Amino acid sequence: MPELPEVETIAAGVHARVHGQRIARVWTSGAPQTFKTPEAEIAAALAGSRIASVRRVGKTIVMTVGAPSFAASSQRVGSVELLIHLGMTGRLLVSAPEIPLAPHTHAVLTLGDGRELRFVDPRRFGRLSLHAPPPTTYTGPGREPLTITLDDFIALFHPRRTPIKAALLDQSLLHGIGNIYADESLFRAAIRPTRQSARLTRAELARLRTALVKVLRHAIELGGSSVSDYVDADGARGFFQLQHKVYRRTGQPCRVCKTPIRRIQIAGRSTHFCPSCQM
DNA sequence: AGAAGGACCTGCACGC
DNA sequence: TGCGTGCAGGTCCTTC
Repeated sequence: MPELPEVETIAAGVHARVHGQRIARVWTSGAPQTFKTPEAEIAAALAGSRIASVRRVGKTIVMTVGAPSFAASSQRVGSVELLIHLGMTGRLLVSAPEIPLAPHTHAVLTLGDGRELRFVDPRRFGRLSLHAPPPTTYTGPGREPLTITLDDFIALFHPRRTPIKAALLDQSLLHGIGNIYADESLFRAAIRPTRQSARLTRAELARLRTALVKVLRHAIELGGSSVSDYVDADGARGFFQLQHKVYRRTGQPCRVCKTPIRRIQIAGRSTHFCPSCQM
């Protein structure tokens, strides 16, 4: 489900609510594909230790857990990183214990003060795993789109012969970008998603990087995009979907030139663009 | 090596 | 009402 801005919103929200808390108990559902690391190992690593921090790396939420004396540093021996990937429909919620478990709840961490951190995932594309080996910190498959320099950005995309849309979705290049923000940033950079990455000029790649950073930052400010069931740590919805210029606007007039937005398939994903604004 | 296509899941909106 | 179809924010594996 969520892309960088949604994961950022969720990670920050969860961090604010649970950091410093001790994990009293761990419950897991037994759904086999949800747990990349065996559930018993995850439970053993988490139970009794303290949550030092929750942050985002790409589309992954990284929860650093350590013995109390190490809580201030995620790098110290004795700490463990729990990786939470939300897949398409995963949610991470901080709930009072008396609120009934939602259907498709796959993990519950009971905190020292009684609240519960719950992982809910109807479609089960989400994954929980421990990052090994600590104390090495998890850095993700690709580069961070919010901090990459222009030269590095060009070095990453210039050799690619795939359509630029497909390259943007490739998590081993930049991580964190998904279908919404790929389409939205290409529209804002006025680049057609079918263009071959290798044939984009330096000026176009510079425009794309600027558009990407702008779109992601703006979306983070608005709490992400709520297309169907995305919600943050409190269950509140984001508002960036109101800013979408092309995503899921097939047939509707372009907000700039009134040409109907077109939808095509690239890399198996539906892709939305304005045939007049994007060259 | 790199790219396309299907698989993995459930739920919702739509048309008949 | 109920059924079938198509669609969904992601990744991973196989095939070509």
